[in-house]
Amino acid sequence: MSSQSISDKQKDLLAAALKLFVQYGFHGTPTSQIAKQAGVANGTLFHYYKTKEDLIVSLYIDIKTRMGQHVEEKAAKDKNPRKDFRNQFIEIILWSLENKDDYYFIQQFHSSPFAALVPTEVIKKQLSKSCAQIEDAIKQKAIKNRDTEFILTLMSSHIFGLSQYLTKAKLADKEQKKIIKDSFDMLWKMIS
Amino acid sequence: MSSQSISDKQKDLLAAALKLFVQYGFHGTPTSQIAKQAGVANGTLFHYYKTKEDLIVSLYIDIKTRMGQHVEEKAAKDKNPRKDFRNQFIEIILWSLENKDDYYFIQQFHSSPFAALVPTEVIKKQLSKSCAQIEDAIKQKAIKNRDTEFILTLMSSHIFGLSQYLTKAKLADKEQKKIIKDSFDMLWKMIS
DNA sequence: ACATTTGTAGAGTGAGCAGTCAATCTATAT
DNA sequence: ATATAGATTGACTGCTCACTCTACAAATGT
Repeated sequence: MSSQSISDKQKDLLAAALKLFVQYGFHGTPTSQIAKQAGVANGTLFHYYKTKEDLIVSLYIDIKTRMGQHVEEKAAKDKNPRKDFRNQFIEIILWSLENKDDYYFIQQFHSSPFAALVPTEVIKKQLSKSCAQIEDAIKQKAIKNRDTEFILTLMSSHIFGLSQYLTKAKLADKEQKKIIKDSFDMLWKMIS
Repeated sequence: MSSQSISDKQKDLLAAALKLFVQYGFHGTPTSQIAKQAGVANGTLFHYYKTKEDLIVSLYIDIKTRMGQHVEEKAAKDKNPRKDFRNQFIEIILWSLENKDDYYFIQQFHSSPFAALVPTEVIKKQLSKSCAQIEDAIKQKAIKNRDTEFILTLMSSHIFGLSQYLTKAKLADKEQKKIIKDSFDMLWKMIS
C-alpha cells in the first residue's frame, strides 16, 4: 500500500489531497475533486489507493517522513545536548513555517479518528529517535529526570504552540528568529 | 441560533453529537444517528439547528462555555499571580480529565475548517479574561514581558500536552497530582 | 512479433446522507 | 371553547460520493 518509490501521479495526488483537505477538511473533499485537481482520472486515484482512508493515512505517513528527513539533513549534529536539541527545534519550526499546509494537516490528522489507523510499527519508528535522544540527555543530566514520554509531549506541544503563534502573527524575518531562539531558551529552562 | 436557555432535547442532542463525533468524527456521524442516539426524531434535530454545521459550532460554544464556567467557579482567586494561575491551571487540567470527550472535541474542532465559523465576538470574549490576566501579571513583573498572545499560546499548548499525556498514561491519583503540580512549576519557570 | 502486466481513463452504480414537508400533538393565550 | 404558535414526528427526496467496471494504452518481458 503506497510504499516503495512514489510515482509522479501519486505525488500529484498527494499534493492535491493535501491542499484540499486543509481547505475543506477530510469529508468536505470528494475524491473526485482530488483527482481533478491532480489532473488524473477518478479511477486512477483508486488504482493507487484502495480507499479514501488509505489515501489519507498514506498522505500522513508521507508528510511525516519528509519532515523527518528534512530535520535529519538540515539540523547540525552536536555533542552538547542543548545545542543538539536547539538545532532540531529550529529546523522543525522553520519547516513548519515553510510547509504550513503539511503541518496543519498533521494536527488535523492527529485529532481525527484516522489517527488510530496508522500502524503501530510506523508510530514507534517515528518516536524512537526522539525518545533515545531524550533518554540520552537525561543520563547526561542535561535535562530533568522525568518520564521520556512526558518530556517528549511537552516539547512537541511547545513546538506546536510556537508554530501556531508564528503563523498567526506574521512578523519580519529578524523578529521571527529572535522569538524562535527566545522560545527555545524558555523551553530549555523548563526542562533542564 | 441555539442561544438562550437550552431545552432538554437540545441537551440530549448535544450530548449525543459529542459522543458520536468523538468516536466517528464529524463526517463519520450522520445526523440520523445523532437524532437516534438522542432519542428524538430526525426532523427535531433540524428544528433546533438549521444545519449540521450549526449543530457542530453550537456544540463547540456550549462546551467552551461550560469549561469556562467550571474554572470560574472552582478556581480559588488569589492576589498572587503565580497562585492564581496555578489554581486555574489545575482546574482546567482536572476538568479536561473528567471530561475527556469534551476536551478532545475541542481539539478536533480547532484543527478543522469549522473553526473559522465561530463568530469573532465569541472568540474575543473567550480570550479577553485570560489576556487581561496575563497582561496584569506582566505589569506586576510576575511573568516575562512578551506579547500576550505568545504567552497565552505557550500556556495553552502546555496544558494541552499535559492533558494528552495524562490521558494516555493512566496513573494513580496521587501520582497524577504530583505530575500536575510539577508540570505547572515547569511552566512557571519557563514564563517567569 | 507477441504476450502479459501495469497504468489510465471516465462513465456508471448503488448506498447513504442532509435537509424538507405535511401532518399531528401540546401549550398557552384569549 | 377556540385560536395561534411552537414542538415533534418520520417518511420522503434529490443529490452527492466512494468505489467499480470495462475498455484501451503503454510499458515490459520473452
